[in-house]
Amino acid sequence: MTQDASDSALLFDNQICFPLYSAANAMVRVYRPLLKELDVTYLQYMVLMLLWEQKALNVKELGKQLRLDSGTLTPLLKRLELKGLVTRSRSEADERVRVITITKQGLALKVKAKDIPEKLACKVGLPKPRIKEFNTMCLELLAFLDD
Amino acid sequence: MTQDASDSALLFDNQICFPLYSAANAMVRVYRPLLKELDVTYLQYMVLMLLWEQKALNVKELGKQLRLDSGTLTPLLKRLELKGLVTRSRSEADERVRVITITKQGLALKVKAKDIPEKLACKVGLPKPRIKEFNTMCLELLAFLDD
DNA sequence: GCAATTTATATTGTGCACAATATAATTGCC
DNA sequence: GGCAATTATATTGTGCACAATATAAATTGC
Repeated sequence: MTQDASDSALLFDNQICFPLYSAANAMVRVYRPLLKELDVTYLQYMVLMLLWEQKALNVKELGKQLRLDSGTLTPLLKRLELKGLVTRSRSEADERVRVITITKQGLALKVKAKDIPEKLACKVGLPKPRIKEFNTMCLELLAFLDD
Repeated sequence: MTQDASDSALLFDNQICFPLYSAANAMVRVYRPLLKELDVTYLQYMVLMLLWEQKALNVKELGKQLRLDSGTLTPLLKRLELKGLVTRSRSEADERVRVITITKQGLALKVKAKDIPEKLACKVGLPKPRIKEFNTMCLELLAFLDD
């Protein structure tokens, strides 16, 4: 056997997670034009969604739900603050804790976002139960990957 | 119904693709320490894999297989060139075309990469057929997302 | 044969992701 | 109470992704 034909595990088409990587990129790409009307990015939209539900969260709580750290969140939250969508105050009980609160303007964006989930579902194409199955599978994989 | 409880489509936990996004991040995170020994990133590793199989490819061909554009690939390929793993020459038939060729050093990395697929499969945890199913699902989603 | 269009790549600028590290507040422990 | 360890966030630096745009070579139409 030749050296490069034998080791099928190193063939590009056999890479077990490249479709996952490509699909995630493609998904964000599809969101982009929909979110442009709100002038937010995909991740900013996810943060807003959490704040629409919970009004105030600190960086750690956000990071846990989004599986991201302060290196990603701090600059993102500053950008949301600059846009007037959130405020970044300190907890009085613990000065280390940064409390992120949705503003009136941030809440108002929810109305404009109303149609986005449906528009996206359209683009995704898969029937609802199959999407649910897909999400479950991603969460199952995540459980392994996060140890 | 209250305004924020009614529209379940805007609830964070109902977002149809956030687990996909998180899983893709987690996957790259798991690759990182494995690839550190080769001193390459995940995407650089994917490029090398294509070149291990095909030896020379132009930017467009790479972009098609990786679903990425020159804005991503040009700087990445320059970094691979700096590391001595590829060369970036011009096609003689068409001066616009940049031909990326694997170097001897780049080929040599394949030996060091031998164990990575198995190590990763370990981390992923899912049984092989389930991974295959997962890949198929991602490709199915990709087909929709890419129109 | 040459102007207009197309094609291939490069550049610029923005925003993630994340490792590594820094800073400052709080908690534990004696 | 005071000092070491812990915790929460911030900073720095690197490398994607991608939209928008630029550049230059090749092709097409006439």
